[in-house]
Amino acid sequence: MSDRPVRVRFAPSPTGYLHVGGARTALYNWLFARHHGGTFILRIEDTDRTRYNAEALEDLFESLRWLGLDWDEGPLVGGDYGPYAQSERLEIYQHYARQLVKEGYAYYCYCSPERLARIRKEHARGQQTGYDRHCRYLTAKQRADYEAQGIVPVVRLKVPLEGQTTFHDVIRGTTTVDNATLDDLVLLKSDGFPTYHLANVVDDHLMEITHIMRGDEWLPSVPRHVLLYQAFGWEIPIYAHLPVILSPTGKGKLSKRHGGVEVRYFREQGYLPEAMINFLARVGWSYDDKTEIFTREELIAHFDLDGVNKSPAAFSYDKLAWMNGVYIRQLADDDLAERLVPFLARGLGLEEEAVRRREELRAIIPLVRERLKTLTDIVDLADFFFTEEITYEPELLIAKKTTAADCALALERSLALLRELPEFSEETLETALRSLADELGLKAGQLFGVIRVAVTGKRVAPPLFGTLRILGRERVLSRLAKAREVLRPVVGEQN
RNA sequence: GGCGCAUUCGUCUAGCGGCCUAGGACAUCGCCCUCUCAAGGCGAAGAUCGCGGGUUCGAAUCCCGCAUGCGCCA
Repeated sequence: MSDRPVRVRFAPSPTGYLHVGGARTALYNWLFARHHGGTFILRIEDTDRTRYNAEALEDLFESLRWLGLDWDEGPLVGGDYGPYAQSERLEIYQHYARQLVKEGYAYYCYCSPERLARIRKEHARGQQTGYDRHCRYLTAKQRADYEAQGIVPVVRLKVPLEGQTTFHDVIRGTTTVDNATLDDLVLLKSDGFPTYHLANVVDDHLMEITHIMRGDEWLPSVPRHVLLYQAFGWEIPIYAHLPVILSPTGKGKLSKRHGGVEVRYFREQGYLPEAMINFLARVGWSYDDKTEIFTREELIAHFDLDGVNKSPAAFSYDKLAWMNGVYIRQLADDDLAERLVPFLARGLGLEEEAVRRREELRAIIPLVRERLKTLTDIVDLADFFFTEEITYEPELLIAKKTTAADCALALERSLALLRELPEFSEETLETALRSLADELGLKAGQLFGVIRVAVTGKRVAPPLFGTLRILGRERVLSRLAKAREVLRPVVGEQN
């Protein structure tokens, strides 16, 4: 259809924080561009002034950057087809709207909002839809009268009254609609701002966009756009409408009720951008019958439109969490450590630099890596390495099928044993504590559990001997001593 | 209400007329490993391919209806 170099765009309206659905659309465009050695353009559709939100724009840039979706043309980077914000292109749309009027493809409409509302209400009862084309047939004199009244008109497209409009979508196939079902859509509003339809078509043409990949909520407006392209005499780009993303149950659209839906949420929750990319790519696209994990390079190599599904896909937080764990496990020690810093700092109320300077940071990585699904998990899992004060319920110290006195004794003996242990290595610790358990008539697991709680404050924690080694003798002894104190009143009660 | 789109295990999907007694992944369950929790290994359960008609020697795969869900417009 077109052998021009691939140029695709992601064209969001900055009305809110970037949603994973939008991110997936951006990703597919980006992957497609990279796969075909084309150009990825970012365009800001900010002509709806009432919904414009500067914070959203900043979030968009940050989120795309975080995901690693760099744009070749657009805001911040420029390009030969700018400006890339529609609010800066108003004269362009006005020019093209006028051109269509001049050539007889569009007309000025002076109808008042009240009249339009009335028509809408009448039509709601009948089967007729849309504008009644009143102004399409105005005489020169009638127009002059309206002008004299100072009414600023909108510009509407003269949709053909009969015939059909057919368009092709790479993902959905060919669709035909009767022109009679289409109304004369507004192209330019009376305040001089374009509608989505005009701005979109004009920009896609001027920016030489070859493929339009976007959410399928736009599918119904394609016939109107095709009519516009035809009126202008422009080449129609290749369409690819992406299926919507559904809630985890597959019922209804993904919304905030189901959990976070914004890219920044996942970032804050400790998801890795590489996991996010992989996961998002797989929501609605597949390569073969077995591959789940793709590096960015593999995605670029394999991604193409023929692998994109037509049916809506549910967003599985479970699968994302699993995939994030896979990526965390693949990270090099230093890399993981550095990524954990902000989460640890925030969770513990420390400065990032302070966390970064702690030698435990690097040391604990092998102990925690396969226990993390998200980076935030580190706080619950390993906070005790970084804080001096650890708190827990005394009852946690009492192992199953033992008494407070048993455990107090176990702590006492552990304390004595570890104080004298010649070497604080995992092997010596384990050997010594196992034989202590024997002496005390406890199962190894029972003794280890008591020590674990004493030293970490939790029943679920990283492997014990590595933990003891990293904490070091001093901290271990003081925590054991403290645990013994904690247990003292409990023992008293039981006697 | 009109127009459009979709429909394979709970979920993501493979499948493009015979290889399907429908494959993989997440989640679930069991076993193994094991100091807790994970990770890992092994295994189980889970889909009459939305329903009804065709076409064909043969259909998840092609055609037609219906149903349901979703989207857009109103």
